[in-house]
Amino acid sequence: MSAAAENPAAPRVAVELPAQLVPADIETRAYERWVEAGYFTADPSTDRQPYVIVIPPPNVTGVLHLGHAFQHTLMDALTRRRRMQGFEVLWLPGMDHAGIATQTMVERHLVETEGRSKSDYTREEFVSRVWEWKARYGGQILGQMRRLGDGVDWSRERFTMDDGLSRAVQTIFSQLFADGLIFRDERIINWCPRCRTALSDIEVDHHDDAGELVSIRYGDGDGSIVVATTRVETMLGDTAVAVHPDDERYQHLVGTEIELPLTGRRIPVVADAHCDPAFGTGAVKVTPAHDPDDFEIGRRHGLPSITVLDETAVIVAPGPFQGLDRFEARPAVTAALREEGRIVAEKRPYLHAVGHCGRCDTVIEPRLSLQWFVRTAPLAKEAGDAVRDGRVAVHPASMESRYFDWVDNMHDWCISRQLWWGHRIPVWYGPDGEVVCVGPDDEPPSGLGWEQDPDVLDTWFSSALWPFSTLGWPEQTAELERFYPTDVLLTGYDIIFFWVARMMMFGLYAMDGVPPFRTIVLTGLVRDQLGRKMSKSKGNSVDPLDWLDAYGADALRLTLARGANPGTDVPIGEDWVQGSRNFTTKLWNATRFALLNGATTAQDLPPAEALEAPDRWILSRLAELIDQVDAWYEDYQFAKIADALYHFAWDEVCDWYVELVKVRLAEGGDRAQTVRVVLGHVLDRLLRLLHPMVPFVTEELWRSLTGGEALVVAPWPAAEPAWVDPAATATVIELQRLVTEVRRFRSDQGLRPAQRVPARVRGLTEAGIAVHEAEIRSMSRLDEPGEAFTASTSLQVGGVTIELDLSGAIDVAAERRRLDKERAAAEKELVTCDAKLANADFLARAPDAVVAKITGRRQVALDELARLEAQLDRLGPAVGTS
RNA sequence: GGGCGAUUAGCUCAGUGGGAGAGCGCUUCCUUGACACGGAAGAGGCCACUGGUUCAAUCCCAGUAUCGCCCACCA
Repeated sequence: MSAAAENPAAPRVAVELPAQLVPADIETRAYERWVEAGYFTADPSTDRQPYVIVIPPPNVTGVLHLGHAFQHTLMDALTRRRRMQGFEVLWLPGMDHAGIATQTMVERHLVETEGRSKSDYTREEFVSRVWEWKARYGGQILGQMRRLGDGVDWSRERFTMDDGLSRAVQTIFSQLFADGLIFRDERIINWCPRCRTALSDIEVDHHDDAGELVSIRYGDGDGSIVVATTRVETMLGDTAVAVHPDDERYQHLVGTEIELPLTGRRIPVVADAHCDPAFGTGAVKVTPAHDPDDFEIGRRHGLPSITVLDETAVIVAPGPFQGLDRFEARPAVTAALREEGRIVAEKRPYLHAVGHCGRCDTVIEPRLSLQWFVRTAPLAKEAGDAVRDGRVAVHPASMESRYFDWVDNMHDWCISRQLWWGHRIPVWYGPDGEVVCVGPDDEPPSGLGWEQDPDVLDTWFSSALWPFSTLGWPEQTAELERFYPTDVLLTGYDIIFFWVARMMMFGLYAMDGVPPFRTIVLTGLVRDQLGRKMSKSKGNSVDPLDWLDAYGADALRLTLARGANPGTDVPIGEDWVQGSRNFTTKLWNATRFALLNGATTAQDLPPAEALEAPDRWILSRLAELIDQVDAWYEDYQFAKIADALYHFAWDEVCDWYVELVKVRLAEGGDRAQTVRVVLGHVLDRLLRLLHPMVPFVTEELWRSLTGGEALVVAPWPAAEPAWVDPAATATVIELQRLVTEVRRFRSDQGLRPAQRVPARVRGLTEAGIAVHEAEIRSMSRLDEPGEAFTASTSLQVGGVTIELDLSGAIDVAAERRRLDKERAAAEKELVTCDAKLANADFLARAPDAVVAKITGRRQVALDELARLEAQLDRLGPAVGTS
């Protein structure tokens, strides 16, 4: 017979909440409702304080990966909390046109679908094909962001190639040009022979490759000199040999000319301080057209530059090697030199740093080329100062050094790219060598012989404008006025240089010294369960959509949030997502239990005097939790927030509070009604606190619990310092000790959980917890002592004695082992404390509070020993029972 | 070559100048009326090594070892 049937005062309430949580059933519906209600739409005309985050725009070619899911979860949590706090929140979404990546993908697509390569199209045709591709296949990630629950303002979605953003690009280009901060120059740049475009320095990755170091004799007899090189094939373009000015070995040769083998050309020997006399022979071959150092040497000594490799890295120097690829030419030239007896030494393999294209990994070819550059020195100085003087905060602060290292040592930024997809450089060249930069409102020059620069800008050039170009700049829009600067820029530490520093430079420049964001929050990278980098080739990469399907968005988000320790990488594995899914199920079931038992938020919380200790305890814990969560949000400690909420919900609410109140709920009447109100209140606040990280399940549960319209816009829980209640906390800790001790005893004795044991409990009144006897009995499954009660053993917990009737033998040996173990621990503790207290230095120098604490610990250990001794005595000999 | 960081339970990671923690995994018992995606009780760690500072070091300092990351124009 059920308790409900026995007691009409405790009705089982019919609720609409399904018995099972099925994420797919609630997520899409909830998201559509949020968007339709306009909760995510920012309004610049309100009086509310704004809170703004612009999303790091994913590539238009991109699909959602775990890194996005991770960062989006954190940004969504930040903005959802601010929205609940009453801010006017703008989380602005959008995409990046991703020059090289997109052009490459569409080229491949056209080969597959039309069988034509890029060169079969005119530039205009090709670009319009890219736009078609974008319309059909681009932006898959946007739909995936909805599945994740991203509360972005879709009405303000932007694309870096939109008219408005393109106008911003053209505007800032002309301004920088006018200020002399953009210029054109012939320099050695990083050239990718496969992508056939220039790259900036940071788009080049260096790693050690096995190459060769070959020493070659130039010239003959006394006038000869030996140079060492890893690039034998470029010797065809040598225009000098350089030695250090103080190098005595070569003093006599400086100023002379020697013959360059294989070419018959005569080249000078020059003295240049760049040479390191200690490396190799101390003499360097100088190839100004194919090496940045050599280029500088060439400039200093007025040497000519001879280009020997074309844009595909094929030899163009006339002669037997013409037409060979650089890697074919290298052994061929070496062989020819060897035949002439000019190879003095060869070291193979020779491990040295080689630059590779960051996108396609092709070995970079340094190449003399006429390109556009941003003069970064003055801009970078400002970008550094903004952080140095505290206008912009970096979280975690340990990442600052990485930022400073970069901005304080920044090279000029090569911004022109030999591509078709991107913002075309707004510069026109006239028939007589005129160079005209065309602003957004200018008419381009027309007439015979005028042509626009064919190149486009580095993708990151437009990304660098993102925090203000998306708000309407250069127009003075209401959005720009209201939402700039943004509050937080949250992104991975791996793009500090590509993106963060450049946004700082351009933001400060374009917006009159106002930095684009107040705080930079840097996250780590998502890794696999063993902390390894995820990669397709390693087979350990994960499609987040699979987990979204299997476990729901909430589970994935909670897992990522729980791993989000500031600035550190985040390992993630399927087991952990399962664990988070288990948590959402737990939350669902707990709320379902509460609803079945009539939990309500319709009534105000009774005053503290009207509550019982467990009620005051859980409210006290809730008050502490709210404080902690708020403090941690200010410090971007997502992992701590998630962990605290997880344990509060599971350990304290589910495992203790709900179990403690079952007795009162079954009893019915006023006591039950109090529980319904407290439980309703606690769950309501818990769901609100969890919502930013776990939006879907909390929304569904909260609406069932409260009947409210939408948790998305429910007020964030207020701090409740008045609820903090040490006395109630002490009482519940006492109850927990009692119950745990009995459970421990039962477990050690092999009693099945369902087996109820008659017991007599003494000392509750003295301990001040007599009113909770029913809860103690319920949770430790102890029955009232009957007529035939015989105490066969007893347990001592604090001042409370629990006598148990096990009507038969208990395992005295097991219990003795247990008690001996505890006694040993207590004795060890006593020794530790005594040792400290016997130390005169300790007593003299340690703070009073520490001494008092140790004294207290000593007393606890003494009490514990007494308790254990008594229990061991009562246990009797290890044979049977009394 | 320079700089930074790490080393804590089987795995992945928190943490603190004064009593070693979490998740997952593991062991035992249990379909008890929200939940087996669950409940209860457990096992498991000279906090990398060596010195130093301190009344007290897993924590601060120095060095060593190992690992990782970033930067770098030594041909």
